[in-house]
Amino acid sequence: MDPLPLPQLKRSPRVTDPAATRRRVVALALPGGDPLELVGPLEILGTANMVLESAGRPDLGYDFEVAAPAKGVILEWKGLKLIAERACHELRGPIDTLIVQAMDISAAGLRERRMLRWLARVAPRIRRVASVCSGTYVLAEAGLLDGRRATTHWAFCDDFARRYPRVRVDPEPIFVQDGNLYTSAGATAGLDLTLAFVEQDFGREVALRVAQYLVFFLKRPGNQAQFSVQMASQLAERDVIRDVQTYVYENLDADLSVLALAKRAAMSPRNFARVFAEQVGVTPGRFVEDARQEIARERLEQSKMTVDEIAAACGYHSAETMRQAFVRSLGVSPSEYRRRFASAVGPVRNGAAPAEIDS
DNA sequence: ATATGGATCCGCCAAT
DNA sequence: CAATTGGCGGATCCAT
Repeated sequence: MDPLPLPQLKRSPRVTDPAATRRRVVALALPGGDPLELVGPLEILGTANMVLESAGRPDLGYDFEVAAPAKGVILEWKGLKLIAERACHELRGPIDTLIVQAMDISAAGLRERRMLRWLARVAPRIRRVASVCSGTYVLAEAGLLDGRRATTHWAFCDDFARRYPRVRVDPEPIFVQDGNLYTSAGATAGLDLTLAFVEQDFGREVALRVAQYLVFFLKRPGNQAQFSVQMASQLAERDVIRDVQTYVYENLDADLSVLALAKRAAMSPRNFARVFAEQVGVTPGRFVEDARQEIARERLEQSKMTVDEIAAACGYHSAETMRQAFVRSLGVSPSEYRRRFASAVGPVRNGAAPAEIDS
C-alpha cells in the first residue's frame, strides 16, 4: 500500500512561460556544506515533479542535477560520503536555475578560481541564480553581487559586509531578490526560496501541495520549528483569510465555527469556506482543529497545566472531546502523550502509521 | 461501544 | 462572456 498519498491538485497547474515547461536546475555543491542544505531544495523539486505528474502533467517540472567545483568528494558526514560526478565547467547547454549551496567559508571553496570564473561567465545567461546561506559568499566572490542587495545567514552578515563592502547586505529578510539573483538566509530559507521558485513556475497551488507533503515529514511532536513551518506553508495570499488564520491562533477558545469565521471575513459561509480551502489548502474546520491540537500538544509538552485546563484553553468543550481528537490523529490520549513525551528521546510515534491520513 | 442530532464539506446551479 | 460569490441539498464527520 502507498503510505503517503500525494496531495492532489484541484486545478490544472499554471505555467508562466509555455516555451520552457520543463526546467533545468543545477545545484552547485560546495565543500563543507550540510547534507540537509544540500538535499533539501532538491527534494522540493522532486516533490514538485511528483505533484505535477499525479496531476497528469509529467511534461512539467524540473530536470535537476548536482555539480561541484571539481569531481570528487564534496562531503564526508558521519560515515556518509558524497561524491560529485560532474564538475560545473563540464556542464553544457542552457541552465534555467542555478542554486549555489552552503559551504564552509573557511575552506578552500572560495579560492576555486576556475569555478568562480565559470560562475561569472554563465550567470548572466541564467534566469535565476540563487544562493543558500553561506553560498552567498561564492556569488560575492565571483563579483556578481557588486552594487546589489543580498542576504546571508545572520551569523555571517557582519563578516560578509566587511569582506564585500560593495554588496548591500540586509540581515532581515529570509531571502532577497535583485534582478536574476536570489540570496537566502539559513538552511530552511533555502527550502523557502526553492518553494518560491516552484510557485513562480507552476503556481501557488503546486507549491502549496509540495509544502504540505514535506511538512508531513517535518511534523514531529515537540518540534518548536513546527509552528512556523506549518503556518508559513499555509499562509494565504489574501489579507482577509490571513487575518482569520491569525485570529484562530490567537483565540483558540472563541467560537471558531465556519459561520463565525465567515462573519469575520465578511463573506457568506459557503464562499468563505471555499476561498479558505482554496487559499490555505485545508478546510476551515480542519485548520481550526489542527491549530487547537498543535497548541494543546505544546502545552502538554512544555507546561504543567492539567489536561482539563489545556482543553479549555484550546477551545475544546471538554477534556473528553480533546481526548477523542488526540486518539483520532495521534493514536494516544493527551495524558499518554504527555507521559511519553516526558520520557521520549526521539519522536513519540516513531514508525507508527500516521492516523490523520484519510484512507 | 453505539446512536443521534448538529456541524461541516462539497458538488451543483443561480446571481452578480 | 468569464470569474467570483451565494444558496441549497445530500453525504459525511464529529460531539454528546
